Amino acid sequence: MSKVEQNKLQKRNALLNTAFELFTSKGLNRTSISDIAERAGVAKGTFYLYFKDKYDIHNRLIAHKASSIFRQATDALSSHPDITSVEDKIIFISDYVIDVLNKDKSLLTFISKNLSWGVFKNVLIKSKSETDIDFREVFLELFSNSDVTYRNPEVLIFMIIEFVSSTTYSSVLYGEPLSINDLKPYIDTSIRQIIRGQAL
Amino acid sequence: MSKVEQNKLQKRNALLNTAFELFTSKGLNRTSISDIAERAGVAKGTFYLYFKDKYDIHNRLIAHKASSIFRQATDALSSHPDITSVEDKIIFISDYVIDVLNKDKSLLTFISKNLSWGVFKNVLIKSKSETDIDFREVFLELFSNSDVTYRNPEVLIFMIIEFVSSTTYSSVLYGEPLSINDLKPYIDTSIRQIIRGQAL
Amino acid sequence: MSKVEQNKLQKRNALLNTAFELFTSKGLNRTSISDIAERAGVAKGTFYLYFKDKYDIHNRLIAHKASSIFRQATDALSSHPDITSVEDKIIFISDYVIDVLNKDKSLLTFISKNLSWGVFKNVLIKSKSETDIDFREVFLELFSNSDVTYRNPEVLIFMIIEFVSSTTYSSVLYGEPLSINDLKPYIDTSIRQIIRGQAL
Amino acid sequence: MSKVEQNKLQKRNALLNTAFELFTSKGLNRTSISDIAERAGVAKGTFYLYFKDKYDIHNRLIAHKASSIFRQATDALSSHPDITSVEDKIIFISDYVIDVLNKDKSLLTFISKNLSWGVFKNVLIKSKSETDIDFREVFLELFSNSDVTYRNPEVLIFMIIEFVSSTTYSSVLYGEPLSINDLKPYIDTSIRQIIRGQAL
DNA sequence: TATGAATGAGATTTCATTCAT
DNA sequence: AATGAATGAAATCTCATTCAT
Repeated sequence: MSKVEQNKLQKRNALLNTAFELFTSKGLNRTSISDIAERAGVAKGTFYLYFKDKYDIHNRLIAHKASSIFRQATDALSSHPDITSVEDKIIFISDYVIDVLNKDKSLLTFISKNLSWGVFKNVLIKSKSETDIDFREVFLELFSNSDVTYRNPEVLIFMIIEFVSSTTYSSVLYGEPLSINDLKPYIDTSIRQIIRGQAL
Repeated sequence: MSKVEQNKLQKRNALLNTAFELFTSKGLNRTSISDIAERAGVAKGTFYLYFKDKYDIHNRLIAHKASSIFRQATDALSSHPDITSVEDKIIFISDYVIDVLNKDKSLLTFISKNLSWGVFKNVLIKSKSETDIDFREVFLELFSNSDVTYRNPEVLIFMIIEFVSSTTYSSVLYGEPLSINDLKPYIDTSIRQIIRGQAL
Repeated sequence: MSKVEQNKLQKRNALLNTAFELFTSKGLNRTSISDIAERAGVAKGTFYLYFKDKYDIHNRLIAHKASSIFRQATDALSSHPDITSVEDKIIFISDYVIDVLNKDKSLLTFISKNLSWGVFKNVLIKSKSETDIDFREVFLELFSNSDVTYRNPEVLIFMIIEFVSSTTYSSVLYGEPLSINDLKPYIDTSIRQIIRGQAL
Repeated sequence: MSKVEQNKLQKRNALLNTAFELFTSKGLNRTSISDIAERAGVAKGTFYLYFKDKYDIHNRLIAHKASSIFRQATDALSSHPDITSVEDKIIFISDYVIDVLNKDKSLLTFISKNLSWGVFKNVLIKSKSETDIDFREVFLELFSNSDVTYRNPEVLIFMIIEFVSSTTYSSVLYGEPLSINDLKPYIDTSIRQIIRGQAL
C-alpha cells in the first residue's frame, strides 16, 4: 500500500472511530459532521471526500460493529470443541453477544435499534472492508454439519437475532421486565424452543 | 366540561393527530414543531402550552397508538368465544396485530423501533386518558383463567411482543428474510414454542 | 382602607417583591412577566392591571429601593447626635450606604447601574407611595443648619452620590482596583475633599 | 497578510462597526444578531464565526471605544507641552473626554453604564488588537514624572474616571442637575480636590 | 377585577454543504 | 487531496400582549 493510500485509510479510520464515539455518547441527532471532523483532526470538507453524509457513516458503522461482535463470538466458539450441537452453539453465541452488549451499553444502544436484516444485507454486500464478515454465512455453516435438519436456517437465524437483540435491549437499558441476569434463562429456553420448532 | 376545557381538548387532539400524520409520513427528524402547529391550525407557541417538545408528543403518541392496537385486538378476540387456550388466544392477538401493522406500514415504522417495555410502563402509568389501556393487564388476564400455569407471565408477554414486533418490522418493511405472509407460519410456530417453554 | 383596596395593595406588593427577587437574581433581561406573575401567585393578565410593563415595575423598584436605603441611613444618623458637621454627616451616610450595598451585592447590582439623578427625580415625583421619600430634600436639610455655606448643595449631593455609587460598584463586585475595605479610606477622603471644594 | 486573512479582518470589522451603530442607535436589547449580520452584509451564521454572542461583541466594543477616546485625549495632550502639572494634565484629559462624550451622546450612553474597571482590565489584557491601548498605563505615566507623589495612583485614576463618567452621563443625557457646561466647573474643582486629597 | 389560553413575531443558534484557495 | 470560511435555511423556543370568559 502506497504512503498516500495509507494516509487515506488512516483518515477514514479516524473519522469512523470518532463518529462511533460521538454517536454512542451523544446520539445520531446531536452529532454533527463538524463534531466528527474536528475531533478526528481533519477539515470539515475532508469528511465529504470519504463519506456521503452522516447517515452513510452511521450505516457503515452499524454493520461493522455488529459483524465485529459476531466475529468475536464465533472465534470464541471455535475454542470450545466440546460444544457440538447446533442448539448449544447458538446459545453460546447468543450468551456471548448478550455479555458484550451488557458490558457496553452505548454499543447496545447503537446497534439494537438500528440493526436490521435489511440494513445488514445491503451494507455487508456493498462493504469493501476485508475485515467485515457476512455473519449470516457463518451461522449457516453451523447448520450444515448438524445431524438435525432445519426447515429454513436463514429464517431461524433471523428470528433468533431479532429475539435476542430486542429483549436484551429493554432488559439491559431499562432493567425491564427483569435484569439481564434474571432474564437470560428465559431467553435461553426460548431460543432452544424456537430452534426445536424448526427441526424437521 | 366547560367551553374552555372543550376547546383545549380539541387543540390538544389536533396537535396529536397532526403530529402523528407528520411523524409517520416524514419521520421524527424531518418533522418540525412549526410543521405540526401550522397544519394543526394553531400558533407555534400554542404547541408549547400542551407539550414540552417534539419528543414529548412523540412518546405520548407511541404509547397511545400501541395501546389502541392492542385494544382492537382484544376486542376482536372477545367475539371469538371458540378460542379458549392461552396459546390460541395469543396467536390470535399476534396475528391480528401483524395484520394491522402490515396494512399500515407507516404505523409499523412509527411503533416498532420506538416501542419498549420501559417507555410503555412509564407513559401508560402517567396517562390520564381514559381511552388508553394498560395492555399488560389485559394480557395477564389471559393467563389467569388458564388450565396451564406459566413460569412468569409478564416475562412471557414481554418476550412475545418483542419477538413479534421486531420480526414483523423487518419482514413488512424490507421483505427480509421473507414476506410477511411467508414468515407468519414461522412466527406462529415460534410463539407457541416460546409459550410452551414457560409452561410449568 | 376597604377590603378590596387591601387586596389590591397586597397584589401590587406581591408583584413588586417578586419582581425584585427575580431582577436581582436573574437580571432584567432574563426575567419575564410570566415569571413575575406566576411567582407572585397572580395571573399574567393581572400584571397589566398594576404595571405598564417590565420596565415600569423596574423603574419603580429602583427608586423605591434607593430611597429605602437612604431612609435607613438618615434614620441611623438621627440617633447619632454627636455627629454635627455636614462633612461628618455625609461621611456617616455614605459609609452606611456602602455597608448596606456591600452586604447585599444583588441590591448593589440592581441599583448602581440604574440609579440616576434623572430617573430618581421622575419616579419620586410621580410616586404615589407614602413610604418613599424624596431623599434629595433630606440631604438638602443637612446643609440648611450648617455653619458653612456651600456653593450649590444639590450639585454637591449629586456629585457625591454618583461618586460613591460608581466606585463602590466596581470595588464590591469585582474587587477592583481594591477591596471595599481598602478603598473606603480613599472614598472618605475624596468625599471630604469634594465637599470642601464647594465651601464658600 | 494573505487574501483570506484580509477578508476575515474585513468581515470582523464590518461586524464591529455595524454592531456599534446599532447598539448606539437602538440599544443592546433591541439589537438582534440578525440585524447586525444583515447590515454588515454577511450571513447570520458568519457572525458566530467571529463572536460568541451579542454580549461578546458588546464588551469588545466598549473597551475598544473607551480606549480610543483616551488615546485621542492623550494624543491631544502631547501637543500641549505647556501643561506640566499632574492636576492640569488630568483636567485637560478629563475635559477632552467630556467634550467628546457631549458631542456624541450615543457614544456616551454606550460607554458610561458599561465601562468598569474590571471589564476594562479583562478585555484589554486579552485584546490582541494593536490599536487598543491599556489606558491605565498611560495615566500611570503621568504621575511618574511628577514632583508630587501620590498615595496610590491607580486608585486615584480609578476614582477620577468613575467620577467623571458618572456625573457626565447624567448631565449630558438628562441635563440633570445642570447642563454639562454649567456642571464642568464643579467637576473640575472636584477632580483637583480629589487629586490633592491623595498627595503625600 | 381577574384570569390564563392563545397568539405569532422574532430571537438565538446550528449545521450540512459548497467552493475558492 | 485537503482545507475551512462562508452561507442561509431552518429549527427551537420565548414572551409581551390581547381578549373572551
